[in-house]
Amino acid sequence: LKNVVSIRRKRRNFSKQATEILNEYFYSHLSNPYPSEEAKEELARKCSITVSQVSNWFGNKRIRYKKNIGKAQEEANLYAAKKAAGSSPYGLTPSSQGSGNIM
Amino acid sequence: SGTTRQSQTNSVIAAAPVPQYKWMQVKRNIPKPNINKAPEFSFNGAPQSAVAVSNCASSASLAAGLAANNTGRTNFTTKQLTELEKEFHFNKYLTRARRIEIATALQLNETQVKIWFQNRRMKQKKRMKEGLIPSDTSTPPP
DNA sequence: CTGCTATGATTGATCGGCGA
DNA sequence: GTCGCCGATCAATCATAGCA
Repeated sequence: LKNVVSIRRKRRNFSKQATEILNEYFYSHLSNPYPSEEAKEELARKCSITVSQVSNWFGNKRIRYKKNIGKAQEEANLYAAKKAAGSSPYGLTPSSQGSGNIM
Repeated sequence: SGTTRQSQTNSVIAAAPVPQYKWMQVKRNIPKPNINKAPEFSFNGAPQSAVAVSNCASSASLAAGLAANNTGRTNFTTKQLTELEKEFHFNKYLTRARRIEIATALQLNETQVKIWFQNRRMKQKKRMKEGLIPSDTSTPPP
């Protein structure tokens, strides 16, 4: 209700493939979904969006995942299956990964 | 539940293929104490200064009382934001003295003013990174 | 066209780390 | 020890996009 109806900001949802790339990263790093600055830059390039948008996406994703674990898990399984199905070539840097930390 | 009794729920949810990692249990501390209210309103006396240290359980009880606002997040008025913005253009950083003046004038805590300036600086830096637009008002991001 | 949910962005405030 | 700042993140909310 602030400076609303102005000539600006027509938010656009990200493309289907961009969301796909982001989700693949998120679920393949579910133990620590905090991409490093470098990883964010690479994701931004691949998705054709800005680094800030990548940060926003992960911020929203993490919070919303927590808010609805049940539903989110389904999506997690979906991506887990997808990953197992084939591709493994993920050149993105995870920032830090020790092992399957359960906590 | 109440207190962040986040016990080490070692959760090896064996059955579920999706375990609970620690980032999923991160809980920020008390949203915020906060005391004064909006200008020109002083309906409740609520002497309960208490501050209800360390979190407020379900808050249901408090929620009813203070309800609407106090969610831990302060809603700055347009006037306050305007003044803060004006000051920001004058100085990106505040001295202790100036901070007190502003806080008093705007009915805010020193901390709130301090935090506002920090966030404002980060915001400008962010805008600079991308938009490349040092200007301010009326130049959000196209 | 209406109602509702999904989603990107904004922002007051917190967390951990630094340096003075 | 304390205090302000930075960078990242959280958490709640805003406003719109998109779909039944």
